[in-house]
Amino acid sequence: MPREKSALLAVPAALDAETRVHDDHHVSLRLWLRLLSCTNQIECRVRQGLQSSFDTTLPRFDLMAQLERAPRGLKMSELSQRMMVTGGNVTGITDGLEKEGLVVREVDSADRRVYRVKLTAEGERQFRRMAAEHESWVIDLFGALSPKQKKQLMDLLGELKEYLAGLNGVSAGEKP
Amino acid sequence: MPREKSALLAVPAALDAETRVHDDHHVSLRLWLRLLSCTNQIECRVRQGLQSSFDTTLPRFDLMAQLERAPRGLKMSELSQRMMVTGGNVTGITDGLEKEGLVVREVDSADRRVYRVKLTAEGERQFRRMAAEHESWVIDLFGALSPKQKKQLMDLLGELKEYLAGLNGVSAGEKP
DNA sequence: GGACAATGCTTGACATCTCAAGTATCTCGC
DNA sequence: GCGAGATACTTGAGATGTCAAGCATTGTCC
Repeated sequence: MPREKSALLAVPAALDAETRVHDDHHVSLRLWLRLLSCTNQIECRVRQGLQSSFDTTLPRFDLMAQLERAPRGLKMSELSQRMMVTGGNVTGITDGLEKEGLVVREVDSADRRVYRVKLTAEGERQFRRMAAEHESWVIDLFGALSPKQKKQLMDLLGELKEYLAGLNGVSAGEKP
Repeated sequence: MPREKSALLAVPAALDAETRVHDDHHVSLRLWLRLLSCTNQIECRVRQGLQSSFDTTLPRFDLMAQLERAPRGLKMSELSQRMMVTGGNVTGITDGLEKEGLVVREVDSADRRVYRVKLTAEGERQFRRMAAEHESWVIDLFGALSPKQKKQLMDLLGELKEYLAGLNGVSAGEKP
């Protein structure tokens, strides 16, 4: 029945009605909540669209999207990186798509550990249909914002994204 | 190995290098991508923090957060609504928390179909510790943005959110 | 008061997801 | 060449998530 995912309502108690705390505290938390809410709403709609119009799922679509733009195929590990999920996950999704004939695993003659995953002709055909619809959904979903607002949002998120990426190197300290 | 979730890289083929298409097409798609990326990055960090610091998960934390602000307890269905997930899901998460003694199901004397879920004393204690940490993480993660920028982002997302909520009534046509 | 729909929750089947452990294969140094 | 370590993928356990079907209880209408 619910239409979207977790809201992470973690506004930390104690400040129900009469907020004595510095309001700046709340700001970040509420911003996070709103960000999450928007993303989930949109993701949920895209998911539903893919389900009802094409009887497929978002990770399947995502995997095919990666392959579409890599005519020479991708290794499982490359798919894993680009989809930002673990390798084991890619194995499962690829299994499913292969069973449906939308994708093939070809062994790499140069390195027999590697599978080169490619879209089949059928897979490509199906993806193209899905991609067109998908794009129109997304355009509609962002119809609330003017081009100028879109640019603003893009810039703000860009700054946030870059900052988050920066945190990676500092706290995680990637070893050579 | 990957640190964040799906990127939904669905920029629809055909426009690899020389984009002939109206650029406004791309804008919404890229905006969506960036929104998703930011949300996933943050969500992923919060998740990792909860895991490593408290050996718990985000949906468990979310459920406890809902209960924290409802001293009289919540029905399963209310939890389902507020967490924006299905009822079956709430059953599972509640089972886990109950097994750990952080939460109890009490039967409602007025309506024997209903469970009233409450935090135990231990649950409340644990949640308070987690909430404090959680808030500081979120504040840090949004440290990239000035108060002014936060407000801008808040407003833009607000507009988007409201628009998305509006789409609900139109396309889904809720029956009386 | 008795059928019958609506409500609240649980269950089971399935798709994602993560992580850690396992199996192949490759590469490098000796 | 041969063995140690790195790399590529799969597997299995466990948590989340959806959906549809099932059970118990409630409420309503005649």
